[in-house]
Amino acid sequence: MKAKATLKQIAQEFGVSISTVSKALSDSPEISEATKIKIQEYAALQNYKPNSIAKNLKNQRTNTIGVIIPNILNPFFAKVFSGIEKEALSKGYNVITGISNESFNKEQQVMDMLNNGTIDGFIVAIAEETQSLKEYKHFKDIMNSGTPIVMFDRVADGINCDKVVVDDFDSAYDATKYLIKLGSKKIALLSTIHNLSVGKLRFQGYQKALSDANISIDDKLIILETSIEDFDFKLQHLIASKKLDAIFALDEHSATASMKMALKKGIKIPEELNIIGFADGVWSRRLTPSLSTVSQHAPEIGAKAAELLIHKLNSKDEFYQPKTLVIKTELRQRESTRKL
Amino acid sequence: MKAKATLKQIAQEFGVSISTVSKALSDSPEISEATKIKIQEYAALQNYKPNSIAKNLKNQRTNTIGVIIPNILNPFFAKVFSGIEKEALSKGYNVITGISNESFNKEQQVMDMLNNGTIDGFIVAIAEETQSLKEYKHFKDIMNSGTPIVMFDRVADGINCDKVVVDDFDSAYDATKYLIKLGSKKIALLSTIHNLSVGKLRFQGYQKALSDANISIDDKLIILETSIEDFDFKLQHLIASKKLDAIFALDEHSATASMKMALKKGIKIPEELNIIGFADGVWSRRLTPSLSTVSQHAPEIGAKAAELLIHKLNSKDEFYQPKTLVIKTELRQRESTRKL
DNA sequence: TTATTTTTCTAAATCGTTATACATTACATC
DNA sequence: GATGTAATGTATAACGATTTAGAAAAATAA
Repeated sequence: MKAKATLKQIAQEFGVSISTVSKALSDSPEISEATKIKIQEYAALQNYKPNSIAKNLKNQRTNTIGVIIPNILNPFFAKVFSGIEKEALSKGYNVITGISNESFNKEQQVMDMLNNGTIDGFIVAIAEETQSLKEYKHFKDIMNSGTPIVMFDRVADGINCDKVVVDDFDSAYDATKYLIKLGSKKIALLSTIHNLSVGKLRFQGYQKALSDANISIDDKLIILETSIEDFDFKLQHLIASKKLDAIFALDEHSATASMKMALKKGIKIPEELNIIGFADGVWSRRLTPSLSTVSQHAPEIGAKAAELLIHKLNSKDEFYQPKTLVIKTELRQRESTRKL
Repeated sequence: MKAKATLKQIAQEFGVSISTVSKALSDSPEISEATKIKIQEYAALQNYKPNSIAKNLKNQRTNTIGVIIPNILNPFFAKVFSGIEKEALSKGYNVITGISNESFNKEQQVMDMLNNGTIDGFIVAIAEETQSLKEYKHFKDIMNSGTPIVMFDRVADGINCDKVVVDDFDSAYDATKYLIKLGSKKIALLSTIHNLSVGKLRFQGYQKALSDANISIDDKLIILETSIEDFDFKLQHLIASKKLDAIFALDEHSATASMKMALKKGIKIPEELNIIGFADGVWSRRLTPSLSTVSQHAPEIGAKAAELLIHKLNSKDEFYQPKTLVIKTELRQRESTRKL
């Protein structure tokens, strides 16, 4: 392993100054063709690559985005992430990843650790704990320090930054209305994410759709339970009661768990029970029957978030007004709902 | 937004030199208590954080790991990644992510882009295309440039670096033997990953288990097909033939697709057909019947890979001999196989 | 020939930090 | 008072690149 090629090393090789080498390599007209060619050839031979750390220090920017995600095992976040990564790469940005694990402390710690010149800006989905505590000071501090933030999916109303969200209210409204159209009257609402902003919005959409259809809201058909054990326990009773003809599930666990329990009870899906859930498309298709879902266009969310951030990083606009982009969802009709 | 605090700015504030500030903040005994306290207090007040880019340049290391993953939507890789991230963070390292998307060019491009001082070392699972082409020169070049690499799961035999793998051969052997013990005689082998090193090893394990049990290998029971369409087509015929009593699936698609088709044909699982697959645990449990799987301890793979890399980065040992760690798998018996 | 312009290159500052070597002052000791 | 030694601080170089200002040499014009 030989020493890495640097401007200094190349300069010594040819007995010229560092600036000459720098200019030769950037093909500056200040340097003669002859000199440029010999330096460029030598650099190529030595596989010279400008040290980006040095460049970053000089430029006071790193072309790196910090992405803070609550949980990479959640396919939604994984997809958003891949959207971010793709968009970032195409614009010449790297992506540094921090996983908050839904913890307020870790979110704060990771962001703080990165906010020291390492990254130019953040893309964040807020941790569950942070949203429960409504502790947003660290976001404000970071923005005050001059580092822009773009939030997606789980956002904080009080923070004035770019945001990319799904129309959670509308899509829940539409999904519920769809179930009503199918003839369902007793539509259960299952959620293990009622502590999250998105969970609350979806719940409101469900309520509105029912009241618009003059269906009274039956608390016995609603399970809002963050603890998985408690949720499963209540779900078991609800399914056993057989007093429902449709399920609207706000997250993957409630969608899949309810389907599994219903199948075990011998309930026919979709003949006796329609199910729609917020869930990953790939895996929903693998279920039998395949699960009808609200598709969230996760990669697009990621791409848009990256676009907003990079745009902000490149604009010198002092009076930039943060935007909130809303990405439309789509209802993916599969086997767990009857055909209209 | 005020200017960020730097040593220079603080030095000016107190009319002292930059080195005094630097030493005061690192609590050097060369500086008087009085000076240290006032500087430290001011720094804390201003929320001073040493610019890590500058530090990196000085130290010639970044405490950052580059992780190159073929596809973050694959839950296995997502889990390995979370294992890496956790271990890295606990050792004070950041993680920069590159997604190769199974493409040779993108793998090369991303790694090259990062190998310029941005990262201290790589953790890589080789892209499918790279493994098909057996093009490993970029790995060698990077290692020659002094950047260590740790490979996991999909590794290159010809490259002399640290590796973390699963005992693919043994686990396939054991899973097949388990099916034989259950009384299965006509065990189908399904794979869409025969172009990968792991796919080949698993296939060999299957062959060995059959021949050890004196069961002749029936080519009609074997589908090795990388194209999903072709695979599904062949699978349809195989399932329809009903000439099988067990399925060993080497990847998620073949496991879930075969289960779904069998259920549609009204085949009883596990009574008439035992299924074992390499697949994600969370989703396998959500299927009905839940899928028996070979569990690969993905987070541990990630943690070990990070550990190896960080150890190598911290050791000055010129004659370090690369290791290959083998992480044991576990057979997770669920509802898609009969009880022994 | 002398002045002027053009070509070609170099010096030096800068980004923010760390570390080595040196300088200044105060204090104790003889 | 001279000398030595802590105590306390500063100056400077270095990391690797970019960039501005300027210098030296060569070519051209008057």
